[in-house]
Amino acid sequence: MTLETPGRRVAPTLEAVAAEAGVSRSTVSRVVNGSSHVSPDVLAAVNTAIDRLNYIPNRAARSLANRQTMAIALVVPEDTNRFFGDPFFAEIVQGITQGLEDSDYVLNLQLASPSSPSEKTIRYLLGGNVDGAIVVSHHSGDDFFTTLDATLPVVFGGRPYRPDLHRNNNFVDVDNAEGAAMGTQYLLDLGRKRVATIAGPDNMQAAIDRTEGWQRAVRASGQPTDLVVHGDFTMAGGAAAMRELLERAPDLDGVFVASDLMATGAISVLRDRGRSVPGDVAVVGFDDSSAATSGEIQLTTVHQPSREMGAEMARMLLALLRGETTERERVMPTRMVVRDSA
Amino acid sequence: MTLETPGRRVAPTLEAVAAEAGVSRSTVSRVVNGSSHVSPDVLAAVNTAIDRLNYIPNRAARSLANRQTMAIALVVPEDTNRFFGDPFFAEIVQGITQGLEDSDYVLNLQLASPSSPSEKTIRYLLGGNVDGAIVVSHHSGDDFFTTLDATLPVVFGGRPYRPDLHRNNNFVDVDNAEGAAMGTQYLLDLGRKRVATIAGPDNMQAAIDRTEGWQRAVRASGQPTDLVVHGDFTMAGGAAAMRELLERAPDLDGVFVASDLMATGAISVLRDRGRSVPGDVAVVGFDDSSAATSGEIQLTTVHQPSREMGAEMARMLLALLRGETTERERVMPTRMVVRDSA
DNA sequence: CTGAAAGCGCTTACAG
DNA sequence: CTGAAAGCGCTTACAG
Repeated sequence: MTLETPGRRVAPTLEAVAAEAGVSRSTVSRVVNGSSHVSPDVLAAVNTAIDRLNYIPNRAARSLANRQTMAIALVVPEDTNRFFGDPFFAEIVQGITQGLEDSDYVLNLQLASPSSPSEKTIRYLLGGNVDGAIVVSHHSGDDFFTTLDATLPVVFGGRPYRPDLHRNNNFVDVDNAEGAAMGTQYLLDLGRKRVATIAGPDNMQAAIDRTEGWQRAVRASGQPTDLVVHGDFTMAGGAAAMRELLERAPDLDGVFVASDLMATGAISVLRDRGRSVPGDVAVVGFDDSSAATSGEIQLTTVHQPSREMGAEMARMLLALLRGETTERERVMPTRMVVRDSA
Repeated sequence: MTLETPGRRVAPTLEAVAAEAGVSRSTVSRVVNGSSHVSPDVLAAVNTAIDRLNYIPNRAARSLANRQTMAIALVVPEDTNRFFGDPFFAEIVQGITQGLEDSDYVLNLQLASPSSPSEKTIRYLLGGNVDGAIVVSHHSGDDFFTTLDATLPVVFGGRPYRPDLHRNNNFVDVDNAEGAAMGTQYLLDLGRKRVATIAGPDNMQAAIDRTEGWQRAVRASGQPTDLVVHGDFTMAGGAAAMRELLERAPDLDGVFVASDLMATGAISVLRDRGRSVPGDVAVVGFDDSSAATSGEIQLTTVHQPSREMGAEMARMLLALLRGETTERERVMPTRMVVRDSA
């Protein structure tokens, strides 16, 4: 070992292992890749050499040769604050990680711009860095992501905004409209006479669907469907929306909120204004994320199985990567979780 | 375009661009890499071809040829809950992202096991997937990370537990002992007669340093230094530690908590037990993360510039990657932020 | 300024 | 079961 470069150890190559074991590179490659066509003694010799040299295959060379990166991207078109601020994402990530655990794939998180992806993101996704992608929190207007599945295997978290634009259309979702209707109906069954909603951004399909579910239930009850204010899925957004709602309808006595985090913000405004929850105003959230139970008052909410959804996205992508043409749309169930806010 | 494979578009190569532009692959490569030795007309022709074909260089081939991946890993040896639960990490990530913005490097997040890294993580880091790594929240006992810098350029968030084991030793930190002493002194100056601490895990250097700072200040004041209970840097951990502290010393009237998140948990226990904050018990946190201002009572805390620290780690790694032998240890300042809890 | 050629470290038919 | 050889898509001296 020369000391010429004060630098770092140079990684051993397949070639070195072959020399050490006294076999050809092909054979070493077979061993590394678990081919069965290797005699026991050669197998042992190669493994010894691998251990001795501490050999780890070079990913770039491997990828170039077999056109697989063994990496998948989790793309979330949200800024850091939104991503880290909403426990929903943590659960999705946990689910995906879990779904990938037994595979050889690693997960690379890419936070993208909420509006349209940066040049860097595009080059990353299209430059052969990953074998597939999971896109969560997709906003309409992101034409890039919409058409990405023509180039790369992609699974979306949430049904697409414009299904017609997709080449392939794989997603995991819940029936958001149904869930929202259920949450709203819960408020109506409580006898609430003026039920509003704090909706999500109207460029997200899940938000649109939840608003529609609220609307459906409210309309069926004979109440007016005018009380909708949009928030941005943050706590502050929920608070702002609540303020506007109170201004527009001081007499409201129930509100369905499209996410737990927004519900938390809404509740703090209600209490600041002297309204008791659920006494004066009953609040139902959506997600049943950890935000539902971390605030001052435990949220009654519509549960969606975020972790399982993440795991399912991973499984679906893995199946696509294996070339299987399995189920491509998976809609999971929601359910009411009754706690203290309604 | 044949319809034989129902598959996906195959990406155009350098070769294709060269053919399209009527030049050699070398020339296209030069254009792609921004070499100046290209005549204007050839440059234009190549760029046109690139646009027309929508060419994006294949990363694997590129990496293999020039031994650069243009990716760096952010390694956080914490489970998903800890990572997503503590806003401190969000701020670090924001800082790093910001520090990398103007570079061509992408950031790949790797959550590792808190104890020792998985085979997958090791292979990832050593298999040529990244050009360098930033390791945050390093625990002692992780010999792998400790010696990783012999193989890969690494910057640590926080000074090392065992500096002697490191080959290279690059880190960004604050003076944790100093900061903790300052926070504790603040409590003492308030006239608190029995000041405890909720410390972090004792396998983390930052936690050890903060405990030492508390101890130094408390000892100097003539109070006993027996009131230390360790938490795990989570809200629940802070709450549990507070319960134990109250049991051991019902008369305590001040507590320095090694993280804002733990402080939040501690305060909720105090209030549950009927102790007013800061009236009965004054609480000082550490971090000044968003956790300091999101609870029922705004935290008085020791501020550390998390975002700037992240940015600095990125800059330091970038410098290492450029081969610069710059400053390798950067200690940033802390300061008191006085709010309502003390 | 431009091109031919070698090489990066693997995998994978193809022979044997 | 094993090896020689071609090839994956780039970069980079080396000539010219």
